[in-house]
Amino acid sequence: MASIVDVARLASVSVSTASRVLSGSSHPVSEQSRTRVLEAARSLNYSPSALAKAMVTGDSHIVGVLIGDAADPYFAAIVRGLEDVARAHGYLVIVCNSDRVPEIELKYLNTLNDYRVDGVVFAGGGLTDKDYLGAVEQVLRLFQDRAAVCVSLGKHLFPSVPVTVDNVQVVLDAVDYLVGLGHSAIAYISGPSLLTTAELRLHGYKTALAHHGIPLNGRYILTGDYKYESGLRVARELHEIDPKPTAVLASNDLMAIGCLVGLKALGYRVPEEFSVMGIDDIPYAQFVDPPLTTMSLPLYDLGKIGMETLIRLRHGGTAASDGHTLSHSLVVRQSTASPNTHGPDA
Amino acid sequence: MASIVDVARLASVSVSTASRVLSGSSHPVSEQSRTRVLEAARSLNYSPSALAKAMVTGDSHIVGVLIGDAADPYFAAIVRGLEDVARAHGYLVIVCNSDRVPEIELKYLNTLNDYRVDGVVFAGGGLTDKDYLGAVEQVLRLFQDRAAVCVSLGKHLFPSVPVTVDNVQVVLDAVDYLVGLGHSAIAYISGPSLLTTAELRLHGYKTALAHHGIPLNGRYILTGDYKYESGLRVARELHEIDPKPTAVLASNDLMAIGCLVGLKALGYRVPEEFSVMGIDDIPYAQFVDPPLTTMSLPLYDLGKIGMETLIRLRHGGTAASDGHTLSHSLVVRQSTASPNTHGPDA
DNA sequence: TTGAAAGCGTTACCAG
DNA sequence: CTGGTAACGCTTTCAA
Repeated sequence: MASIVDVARLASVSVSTASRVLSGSSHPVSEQSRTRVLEAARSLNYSPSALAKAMVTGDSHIVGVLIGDAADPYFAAIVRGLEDVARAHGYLVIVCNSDRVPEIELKYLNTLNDYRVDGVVFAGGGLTDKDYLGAVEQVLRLFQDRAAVCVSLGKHLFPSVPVTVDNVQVVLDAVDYLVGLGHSAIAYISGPSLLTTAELRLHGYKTALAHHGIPLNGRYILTGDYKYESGLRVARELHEIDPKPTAVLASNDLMAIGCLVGLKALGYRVPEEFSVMGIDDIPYAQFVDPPLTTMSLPLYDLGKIGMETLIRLRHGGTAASDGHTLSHSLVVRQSTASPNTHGPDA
Repeated sequence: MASIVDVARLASVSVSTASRVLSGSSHPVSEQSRTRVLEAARSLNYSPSALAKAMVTGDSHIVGVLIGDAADPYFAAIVRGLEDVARAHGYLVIVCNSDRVPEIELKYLNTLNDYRVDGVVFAGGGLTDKDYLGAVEQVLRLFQDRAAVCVSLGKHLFPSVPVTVDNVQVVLDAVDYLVGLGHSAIAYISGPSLLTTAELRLHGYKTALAHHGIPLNGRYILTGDYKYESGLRVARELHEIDPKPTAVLASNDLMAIGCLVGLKALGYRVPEEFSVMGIDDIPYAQFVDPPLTTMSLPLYDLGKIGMETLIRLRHGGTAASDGHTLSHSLVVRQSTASPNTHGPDA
């Protein structure tokens, strides 16, 4: 592998000069030297060591992103947004699947720090475990010492710049829609209780009911893990409940779809017997039968703006422009209808 | 940031000794020194620079993966497989979305080389463009000089270790199934013609028809780009064809689903009027209505074994164990049936 | 078992 | 405009 020394030698200039033209420095260099260096680099198939460069400049141009699962369409969309922006700015992104396991996430965090990444983005919701939080804060302190940035796309209990959606309002709006349709017996499928976003959404559910004067029925609060299978399981649980709710709001689309499929398998008609609604608006939502009504979250933009924020911050951006709250919107499809009717939106 | 020098000083040992215990060297170190070094490292919150280490050892423990789109469930599953194995072996993976644009892929390849990645895996099919190929081979030469490994999860026209599925056989088996059902007017939705896998699969289609003595009808060969939207478009094209085929085999699930949805929107019943079949078996396949019959490919395993192969090769694995061909299987669901009947599999 | 010193490939500071 | 050189943080001979 040809190094910059080889290039300099072949171009008959000093290493400094070679570095200046090769690294696009603003330092003046004669046209002649420049040409010779470029020519030498090309003929030697020179590939500048980004590692060496990172070591001396303190800028690795690598950012890490912590996600639950790359195969989950929710994270996939976010990652896409993150990467598009990263690429446009000359950054590389290391994707870390943690399956939301604290130990794995922690391990990744430390490794990312060893690699001197310029920043990290937490793509999912935050964990509330005490030990985990303490450990994270410790690593984050190291990041901070290096002026590495930390952006979170969901609420986290440690210091980070948030780029999120208003999780409480999202559920508030969802319930409002369902109530507007005439429902009052609304079941809710919550996410894992140790996730901040799950707590926020659950809080939104309870607040919404209170707001509409609907008494809270504990049996109507089911719990899943944000995965398809848990939606399937909840459908069976719903089958046992009496009296049954007329609508079920899942805290994410994957569970809503699982529930919808499960309900159909049990012989129920959707939306005639059960209105089913989700949150996220992942691509799957439009393919299921019936197409899923859901609260659309700006997944791609969350990633896009998250990365833009990270890069801006890393370049010394002002704290004034920090923190974004992106807006959501209701997407009505065919999985919801008024109760006791036989057609959607009837 | 504390460096190994600080640790050594605090532990009152030489940098060499500190390095030996911190890097888990096999070189003998007294228990006393070891303890002191470890203690010093802990108290200083020492984070070893992976960059410096990579520079001197020539092992970055980073691998790059080139994919079309992280939001495409096909690639998402592969990436998950790749990362699980990478993590287990202490590797980090940089995900590169190219949208199959040669320039982007090339740019990424060069950047990955600058970062001295230990290897690269091409997750999608290969492009056949001449200029592109020449450029890729040039970069790959640089990889080879550094003993960096190149694994491909689809056929590529440049040197790389293949871990794939038998794309021709996959289509052969799919057509066999359809013919077995009684179909002979089978349309085919091909992928982008500049992709090797698309060519392979198309070849499989033609071979299968010939094998069954079914004359090739040019109008039955439609072309898409592996995305959902193109399946939708093909549905409209199918609507115009006369005589219509009784079955349509899409070269991937996303297009099959688009076609299925499009056909239903046009008022056709599936599988009664059209049998629709896909290839890949992405998660979506089971959620659509009717659930999609498809050829299941070992997506996750492709990634898993691909990464295992890359790591083994990097560690000087023998060429004897190179190259894998994973097996596929037919998954019959409800989107296919015998022609001229009114129920699935009737 | 230990340590000194030579790199690894860049950039950046400081003279010229 | 150019060049010498220290520094980045680590591993690895080579001697002791």
